[in-house]
Amino acid sequence: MNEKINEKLLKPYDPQETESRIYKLWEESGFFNPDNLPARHKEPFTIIMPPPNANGDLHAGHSLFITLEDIMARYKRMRGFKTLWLPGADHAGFETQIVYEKKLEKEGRSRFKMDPQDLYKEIYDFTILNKQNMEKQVRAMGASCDWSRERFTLDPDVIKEVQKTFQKMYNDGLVYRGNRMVNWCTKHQTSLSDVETENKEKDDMLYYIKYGPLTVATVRPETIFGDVAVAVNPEDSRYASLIGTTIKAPIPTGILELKVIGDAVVDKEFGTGALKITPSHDKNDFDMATRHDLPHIEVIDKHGRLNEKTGKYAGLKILEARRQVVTDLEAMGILEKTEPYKHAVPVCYKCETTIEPREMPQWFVRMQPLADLALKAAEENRLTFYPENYKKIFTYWMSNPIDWNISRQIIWGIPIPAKICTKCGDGFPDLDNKHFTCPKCGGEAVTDPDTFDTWFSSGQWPLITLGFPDDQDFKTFYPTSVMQSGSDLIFKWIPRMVIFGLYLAKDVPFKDIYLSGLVNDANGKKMSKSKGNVINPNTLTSKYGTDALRMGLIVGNTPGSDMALNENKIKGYRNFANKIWNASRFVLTKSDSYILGEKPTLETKDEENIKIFNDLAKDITDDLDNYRFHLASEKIYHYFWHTFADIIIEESKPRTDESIKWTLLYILSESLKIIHPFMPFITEELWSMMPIKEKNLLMIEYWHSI
RNA sequence: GCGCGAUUAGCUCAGUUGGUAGAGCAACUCAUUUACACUGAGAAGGUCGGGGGUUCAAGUCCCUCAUCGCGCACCA
Repeated sequence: MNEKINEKLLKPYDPQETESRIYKLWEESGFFNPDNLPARHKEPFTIIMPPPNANGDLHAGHSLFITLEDIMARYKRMRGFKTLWLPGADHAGFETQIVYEKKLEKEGRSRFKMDPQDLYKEIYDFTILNKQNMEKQVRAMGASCDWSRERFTLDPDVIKEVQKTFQKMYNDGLVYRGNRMVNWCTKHQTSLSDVETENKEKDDMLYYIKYGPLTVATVRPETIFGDVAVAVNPEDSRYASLIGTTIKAPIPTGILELKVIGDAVVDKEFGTGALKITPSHDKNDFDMATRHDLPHIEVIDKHGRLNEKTGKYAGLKILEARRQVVTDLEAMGILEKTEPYKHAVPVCYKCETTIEPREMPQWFVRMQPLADLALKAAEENRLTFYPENYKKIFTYWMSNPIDWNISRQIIWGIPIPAKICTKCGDGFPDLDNKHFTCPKCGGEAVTDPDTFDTWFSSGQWPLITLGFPDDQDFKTFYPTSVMQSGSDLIFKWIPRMVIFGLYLAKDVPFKDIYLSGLVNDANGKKMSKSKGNVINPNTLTSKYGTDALRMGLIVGNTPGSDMALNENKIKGYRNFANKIWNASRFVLTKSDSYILGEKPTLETKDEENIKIFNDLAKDITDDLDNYRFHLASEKIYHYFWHTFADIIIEESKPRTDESIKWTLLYILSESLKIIHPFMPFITEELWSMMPIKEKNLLMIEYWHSI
């Protein structure tokens, strides 16, 4: 052991200094890029990194997924796979726009008062700045991803490819323009897909309103101006004779003429068994209007205010209008009764504003044929889920597909390359911006101002990042080996990637799907800014080192279930790093100038210890092959500390023979290899001091041979 | 309402195909300068949510109940 190394080992392990130096060493080696790996690395192993949103700091959840994927990548690289872990950054359309809008709000500005071009430019600069920050933080976690292949979801060729897919889907009849009910957020002024809304329990009132000869129950009396019918169950004897008739119902603005229709959807037991039909402002009513060919009357505008069709109520916001309408109904004596009513209403998943169902022309993806492809792939086990119960969730979802609204009324995203006819309202793709008249009616066609739902582009991410369809990377690395993501994306992202993969490339985008749970606070409570229990990973790494944080996130954290991030746990693994450091110092000092080479004849006790270690290494390798990182990490931790350090090293103290020197060096060096995927920094640093001939960087060393 | 998951030591959680209950932290006793106090040795702590069943054997498989969490769908 040379003097200089000896000196370094005599000091305590310093993560701060070591980590940046080691990461630089790795990056400069070029081995993050599979093309630069030695010849033994032939068979590809690929992970596409779920691109973090470039709109803020990395949180504990990011730390977990980077650690998990880095463990997979480092393990497979050592096993001799041509390993590609491809990083990216997501412009995260709606999400980023919201973050930016909050910033504008603080500055007393509003996006609705800005020129769209200026707004786009500002968000672009903001995102690029955040992207650089994000990349720095991913590096700090030790991620061994190939930065030379990094992609951004707004790269020009990404945009081009996404738009081409839109055209292809339109040609194949999988994308259509439809005037349908959409989830409208009146605050954000955009429609949202079904997975972008959440249901929230709300206490409302149920109002019983006399409509001529019958009474209807509703929670939204402010929509009566848009009522066109009353629906009853055809088997309801109370109302059977009224079906087909038209009733007259006086309301504050005049007299409504309402058709009475019979529809099996109506529940006889609820309310009065008679349901008012407002086709423009309720999804069920919209569907019923389609079935019964009823007119649509829009009475609420996109800002959530009543429009000119409501007479004196025009301009009022929904809740204020409700109050006034109720007062007026009462005065007219047609408000029969009210009762408290608890129900769940869909809200915007970002601002919790109640979603206003609105009828709007938008682009939709026809999901059924695509979902069928995904369902088939899952049933044929071309996709393997970890944990496996997620297969059920996935197949349930794919069995009940809802057409997907991909139009967003926000500026921050990939433009939908389409024209809309000002005369007939029809739309058609126009990638080259060449067509200005409607092919159907000859009317003037103008550019669609909308952008794509983020998931429309990120759903194609595995394809696009690998250069589908012609790039060599695509041929080499697709389908990818594993997709690791948070379990919440089982609906939002995973199915879309599967669908686009199967539709465009005729193959699944990944073979394995590993889903991790949420990272909660020490008491298992969800982290949130308002609760003030958010743990910033930077604080933990600067206190205890990145390796310690990585171990703390992995040990005992089973796939698919949430974990509690406890600072004491991280501290414990900081202690483990110290243990590794000092055990190494002891072994290196004891072995003196001995170089680890061919195995000499060992004493029986040493031979036994080697066997125990090799059995464990085999066991851990098996765990790693099956995504049991929580077990693998715990096993090597316990072995190293409580067997190697506490027993083998302790018992070695009186000995100086070659057998013990070899044994100690062997177990130490092989342990460093096994610990490396979990704690890459300290192991790489110690590996550089190991007295071994013909060493490489630990990150490309041969995994323990089984 | 339907579906999924959880319930194991004081706390946070492991326990892969059924085979003598585990870890970290906390708490207890002892050791006191050692490769490491970011330490070591030792002891303590659990009828594995309740009940029933299958089995030579159940924390693990089946049924049922309870509580908590999550997701989906909603009847206005």
